[in-house]
This record gives sequence, structure tokens and C-alpha cells, in this order.
Amino acid sequence: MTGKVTMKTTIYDIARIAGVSTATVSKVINNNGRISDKTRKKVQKIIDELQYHPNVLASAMKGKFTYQIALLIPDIDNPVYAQYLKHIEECGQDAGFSIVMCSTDNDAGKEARHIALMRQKRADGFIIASKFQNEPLLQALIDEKVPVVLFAFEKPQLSVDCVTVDDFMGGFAAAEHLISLGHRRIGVIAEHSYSGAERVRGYFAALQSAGIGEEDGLVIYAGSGLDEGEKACGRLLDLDNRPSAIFGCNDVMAAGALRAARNRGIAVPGELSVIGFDDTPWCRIVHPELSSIAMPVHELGKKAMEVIVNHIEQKDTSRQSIRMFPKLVVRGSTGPYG
Amino acid sequence: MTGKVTMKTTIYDIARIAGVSTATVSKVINNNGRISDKTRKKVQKIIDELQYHPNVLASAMKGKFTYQIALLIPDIDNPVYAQYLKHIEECGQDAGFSIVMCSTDNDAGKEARHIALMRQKRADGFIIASKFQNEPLLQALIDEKVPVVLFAFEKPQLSVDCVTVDDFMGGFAAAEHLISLGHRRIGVIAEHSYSGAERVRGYFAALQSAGIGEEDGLVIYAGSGLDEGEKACGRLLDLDNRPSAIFGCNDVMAAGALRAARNRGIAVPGELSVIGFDDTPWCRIVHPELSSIAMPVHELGKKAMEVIVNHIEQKDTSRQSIRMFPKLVVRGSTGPYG
DNA sequence: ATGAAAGCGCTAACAA
DNA sequence: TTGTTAGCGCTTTCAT
Repeated sequence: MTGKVTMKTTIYDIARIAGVSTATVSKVINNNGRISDKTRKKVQKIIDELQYHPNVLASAMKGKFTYQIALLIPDIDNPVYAQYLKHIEECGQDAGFSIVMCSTDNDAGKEARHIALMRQKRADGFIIASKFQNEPLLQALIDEKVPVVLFAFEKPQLSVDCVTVDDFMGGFAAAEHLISLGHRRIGVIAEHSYSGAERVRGYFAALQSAGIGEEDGLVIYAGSGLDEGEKACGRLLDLDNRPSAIFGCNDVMAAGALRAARNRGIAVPGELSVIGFDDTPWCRIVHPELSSIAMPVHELGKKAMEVIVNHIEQKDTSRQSIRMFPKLVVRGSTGPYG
Repeated sequence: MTGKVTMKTTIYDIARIAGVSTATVSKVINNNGRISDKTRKKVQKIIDELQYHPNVLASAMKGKFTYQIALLIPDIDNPVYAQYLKHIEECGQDAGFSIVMCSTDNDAGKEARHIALMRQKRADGFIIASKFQNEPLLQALIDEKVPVVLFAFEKPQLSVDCVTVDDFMGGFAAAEHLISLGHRRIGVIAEHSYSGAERVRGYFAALQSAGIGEEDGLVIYAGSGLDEGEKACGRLLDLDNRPSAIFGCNDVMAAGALRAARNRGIAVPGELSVIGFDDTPWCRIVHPELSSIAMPVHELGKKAMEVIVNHIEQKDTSRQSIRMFPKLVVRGSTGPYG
């Protein structure tokens, strides 16, 4: 009494009905080994008729793949992560891989638990998005040659594949845009992360290349939520001599900045310009629409799948670091100074 | 030359080192069978020391679970789906199940492909969120006694478990709120779906119970994107005698409505009230903040896991339909008529 | 209370 | 070209 109505058909059934051995069936399934066309066709016909689908578990037990990749994401509340997921899942589908969702909440313990569990389940590889607290664990994975790719961030000190956007250039472009509008005092709401730091570095570089001196207190670090962004921006706006523009290191923070400005009756873009980063759907629903820095998410997803699949199939175990370029998208939240 | 550095430790290693049989080890792992406390402790110690984690694939091959549940979602671009995912994944984690993400794009073919693939991979069950086009396939799953639960929608004609919110009550509450503010002519941007229809039905019921007659042309159906919502709302607002309030059947449509109003210079809530549904993060970043109908997403996720896990473990194969209640959340987008 | 051994469905080395 | 067979790592029945 199993509760199942149908007995799953196995490779034995196919072999029996086709009058061949399981080895032969296996060969036609995997399209390898020497087999006569006649036999192949005969077997394939039975397979099709019975709608036979090999048991992935059994084949994975023999050292083949599970065709599952774990995706570690800090927090799906940030809309950019939903975008990552969307495109990675889409590209995974194209490559024949399923995506197992693992939310980490930026917690090293959760990271470790997810990874332990997914290793038990023999996931073929791990895509880690945006952040990873547990560096020793990451190092261990690398040492054990588990396929890993860092998505949308880097750890230059570790020898691991990365697929990312040039955050420095993005920060540069954001600041440059603001500068080109005449802004000189530009506040930044930054995030404590590698990408965040790069974006800030880009911002400073843009200032410098425009001959604008750095000023203390214009860069504020905040947690990644909307409220934190709003609060941080509030501090900037309450300054005696407040900046005329704000660069939010992601769209969530920029949206928080918009709220902070509105609460204080500061007009955007009339009295304050705001630019975000990530070009998420949020940009079009806030008011005014948010200028932002767009990353080629779909291409990144595709690259990430390519890189990890190569690793999984051992085609290419050399380290790869792919860095694509972000693009400025101007909308209504940024305008000329004064 | 496998490329792997470490040889995974197996149940045999544990058995050998502990000086017992694999059967004994298996018993302590699964905490069943008769075993002396002494042996149990001895074996457990080795397991801990070697950080042994049983291979889930192998145990699943013997009829145990894969501890994987496939989550089918139409389109992660709608923020409510990201919320579903977040909470279902969280509750899944608590119950020891991983969530495999399957985007369907509302496409019957994609639905079928995901399900076929995840059955090959022996997913223990399927949670289907919000919509499912391929009804024959769903029926087939039910017939084969594959654990399935419908999340946030129902198919009353099918004998399948559902965990959902009372959409009728939600629609009723939304309309009632607007009516209580003095609105009499309330436009609706609806979605073609079971939930959508229920919400509209609730709206009509609220009108009726307030003694307001139905009026043609006030309910418009639209695709589920922001732009579709905006366009649909535009048609309502361009009516000679436009409604004084709009009920968007989800927050995306309501956000579209806000855009349509703004483009026409119609003040919200001064000249037009707008209410959404789902109470997603979007509500707090649009301006004015969006009144909405909140569903208890976390509780729904928890219930869904309970129901499906019961089914998986065959504890309870009776059909269950759980319907929870939504709650009105009033924010700035709704105000008194006139 | 513990162990020997069969077998889940598949792959691949080796034989024929 | 095709088949035989030994596992992959685990669970479970049946002996002991």
C-alpha cells in the first residue's frame, strides 16, 4: 500500500519491451556508446510511447548531475534580488538546470546551513548573489573544488569565479551624471559591502576627475532596508548645508531618499536630485521616476550559468572573472542644480 | 581523476569505524529500530566527529523523500510573488524542505515542462501559486496522487488542497472602505483569474449591501503588468463621468492607476481615491502611500507547508481547503468623496 | 539488539 | 554492436 496509483516505468521496462539490455537503453538515453541506428530507433520509440523519463536521482548516484543549482540570495525584499532570481532561473531553464532558492538574510549561520543541506542533496553548484558573510566556508568550498560563482559581487582575495557588473564604473557614472547637471555637493547613502564600496570609490573618482574636493560627512552608511535608507538620507538632508543631490547605492535606498525629501517638503528634482542603482521596477513607480544605473541582468545571468556549467562539466576549471558594464538611465528624479 | 579532493564519507565508513553494521548506523540516523543506548551514543559520536551527512539521493532512492518542493509562480515581476516565495521558502526551511523555483509565465507549456522535470527529479510535492493554465495536467497530478497544493487561489471544480485568502471578503472590504468614505461610483481594474473574479464579486456584494446599483463599464479587465494597469485605468479616468475611486485588483494595477491619475493631473486622494490588493512593499514607496488589502502571507506559507508535508508523509490525504482572512490597510491613497 | 544481504534505477567497464 | 554485471549510498527485512 504505497498510495501511488501508477508504478513508475524504469529502464528495465523499456529494455524488456524493446527486447534489449538496460545498457543499450542507457546508451540511447545518453546518446553515447556505439549503437546501431535500427536499435536506437526501436528503443527511442518505446521510450516515447511510454513517456519514459529516467530517474535523475539514480543517474546522479552514478556520478552524473542532479541538474540543480543552489542560488543564495540575501533578501528577496530588495527588488533587485527578485530580478537576479528571475533571470538566473530563466537562463538555468535554458541550460537544463533547476534553481533552488536559498535566502540567507545575510546570516553566516543560514549560509552554512543552506550549503550543508544542498551539498547533502548533491546540488551541482552554487551561485552566490551579492554578499556572503561566511568567508571560511567559501574558502572551504573552493578548496574542495565545488563549483561556485559569485554573482554581482567579487572577493578579489579569493580564487573564485565572479560574474559581476563594474560597480566602480557605475558609481562613477552616477556621480558624473549629477556633476554634469551642475551638482557639486553630492551625498551618498552607501551599503557595507564590496559592491557598495566600489560604487563609492567610483563616486569619489568622478568627483576628483571633475576637480571637486572631497567633503567630510557626505557619505553615510546604512542598512539595506527602505527605512534605513530614509533615515540615513534624513540625516544628510538635515545638515546645515545640505547636499543638492543624493546618490543612493541601490534603488531601495534611493526610494528611501525620495521619502525623506518628501517628508521635509524638499522638491525633487527642483531642490534635490536623487539617483539610484540597479534600475529595478521601483524606478518607475516612485514619483518622480528614479534615475538609476542599470545592470545587464539577463546577460549576467546567462554568463553566470555558462561559467558554472563549464565548471560542473569540468570543461574549464580556470578561474574566470567577468565584469560587464552598467548603463545610466536618466529619469525624472535628477535635474539641473539650482 | 575525479577532480574532487575529498572522498565523501559514507555510511560504510561510519559503520566500519564504529565497529557496527550499516543497518545499525542507519537506525541511529533515522532514529528508529531497537538500539541500545550505548551503541547509539557510540555511533552518534563518530557521525559528529566525521561530520557525516547522509546522501539524500541514496535515501530518496529507497523511497524516502528528496525534501524538495517545487514552487510554481507565474511571474516574479509582481512583487506579491516575491513575498510568496520569501515566506514559503522560510517556512520550507523550518520544515526541512528546499524550494525549487519554477517560473511559468502563465504558459501552459512551461508549466508542463517544469512539472515533468521536477517529477523526474522526484520532487516531493508541488505548490502552485496564483494561477495554473494547464488544467488537464493538474487533474493528472491529482489522479496520480502527487502532493499538490494551490496557493492563493482555488479550483473548486478540482479535488485539490488549497491554501488561500478569502478574495471575496477582500474585494468586499476594499469596496466597503471606499463606500464608507462616501464614494458611490467605484471603478475596478480586474485581472482574469479566479482570485480576480472573486475580488470583483466581493466588490459587487459590497455595492449591493450599501444599496448602490451596478453600473456598466466600471469594471475593466487588464493584463497584470504595470503598463496594462495604467492603460486600463486611463480608460476609466477618461470617461465623461469618471469614477471617484478605483479599486485595483492588485498593487501593481493600483500603482498603474496612480500613474494614470498623475499623468492626467488628477489629485489622489483629493479627486480620486485608489486602493490596491496584496499590501506589497510597493504600497509604501508610491505616493501617496497606497491603501491595500493585506493577506497573512506568512501564515499562508506556513499552512501551505503543513498541508503539503502532511500529504507527502501520507499522514492526511483528505482534501483540505484553508481560507484565511485578509485585512484592510488604510494609507494615504484613499480619502473622503468630494 | 545487531547484522547480512537484497535492491532502489541507473551507468559503465568489460565481455562476448 | 550488444549484454552482463558490479556498484553508487542508502533502507529494510529477516536472521541471528
